[in-house]
Amino acid sequence: MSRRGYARRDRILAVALQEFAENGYRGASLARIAERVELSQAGLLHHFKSKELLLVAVLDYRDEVDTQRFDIEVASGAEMLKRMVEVVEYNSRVPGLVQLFSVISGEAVTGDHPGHEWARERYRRLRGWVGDALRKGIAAGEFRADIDTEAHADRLIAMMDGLQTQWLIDPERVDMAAVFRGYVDDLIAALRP
Amino acid sequence: MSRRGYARRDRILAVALQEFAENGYRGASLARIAERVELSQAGLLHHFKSKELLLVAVLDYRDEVDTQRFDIEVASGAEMLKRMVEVVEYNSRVPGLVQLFSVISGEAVTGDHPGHEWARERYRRLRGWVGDALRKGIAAGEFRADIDTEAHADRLIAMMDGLQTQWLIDPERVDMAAVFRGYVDDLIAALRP
DNA sequence: ATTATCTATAGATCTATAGATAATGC
DNA sequence: ATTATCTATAGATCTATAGATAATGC
Repeated sequence: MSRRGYARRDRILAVALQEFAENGYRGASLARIAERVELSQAGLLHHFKSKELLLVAVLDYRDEVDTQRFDIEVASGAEMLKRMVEVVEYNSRVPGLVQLFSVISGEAVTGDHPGHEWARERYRRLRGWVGDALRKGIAAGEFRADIDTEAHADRLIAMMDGLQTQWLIDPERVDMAAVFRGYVDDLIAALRP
Repeated sequence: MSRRGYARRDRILAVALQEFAENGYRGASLARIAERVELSQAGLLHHFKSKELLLVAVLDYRDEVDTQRFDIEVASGAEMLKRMVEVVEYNSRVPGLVQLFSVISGEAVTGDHPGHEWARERYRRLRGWVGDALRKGIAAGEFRADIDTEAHADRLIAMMDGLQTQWLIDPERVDMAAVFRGYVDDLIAALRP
């Protein structure tokens, strides 16, 4: 693909991300995305063959960017937990991105949703990362050996997601970063040997 | 309204609940609901003037039923926390109901969604109940006096919601009831004076 | 009389494709 | 040559309303 082609694709992905975040997959409209990219709808479908493929492309693109940002390899044990707090703090400054994941994850609980598979794999990956980091923490003597690492991984991710929903729906009332930080601080204290 | 009229309305609400749970508000179709109720689409709209009003009716109806089930007045302090565990255990037997709330809450993070207002008020109410119960627990000497009751209320609700999403997306991998119970058990221990 | 229901239809979407034309890259 | 773009359109929705007819409740 040409340089111009890539630039156009990127622009489409950026606009589609906003549209999906604002309206969900089902509420999003290819015509509206095309209009915002200043392209006809058929022109848009030249770059992505279908609405479904466009959604998947947006999700994969964001996953890639976020995975690099999150930089999981460096982290382990308490380090990882503190990285998660930083991620939540970062998220509280980018509501649009958070909304994309909340809306799509919400829709994707439906079996036939094009994001279902993506969401399942994403959660498995996240649970794996967090669980591994906790086990590394045990191996390093940072954490007690008798903790249920998988349950704690589930809980950390559930806490992030749940707070995001509350925050998006009522930003003035819920300080997700502070509340999450409190959870992690208490957890670190509880996990100490 | 006549007895038959009420029966019909109830039947519509039950079918609409399923349809909204399976497809979200945006993906739901009045034609499909009408078909399942064995009614023409116009006939359906005689009972509920618009799709939006139908969604709100479904949500209000469920709220009412759940509020009675939850029976908040009885509970206080650790009692309330144990009631929440029971609710999660009950929920793990009714995926359809859980899915309704997950899907609609997910969609409702969007400002213009007809469930937005409903979701905001619901979360405020829930946070109020849980926070009040925790404060009662302090007053009764069950819990330490220095805890942040509002943050704990946010967290308990976030944990429920977040685990629900993971469970709905990947039921075999996530045992939401057990993981939630573990959270509450640890919390009760941590809150003890 | 009122309530419930129907048919028919307006009017606005939607996604995706066919096929023509313009622009770009080797 | 290939890639990018357009117009036009098929074909399937969707919600909501108008207006007629049937059933029910007092």
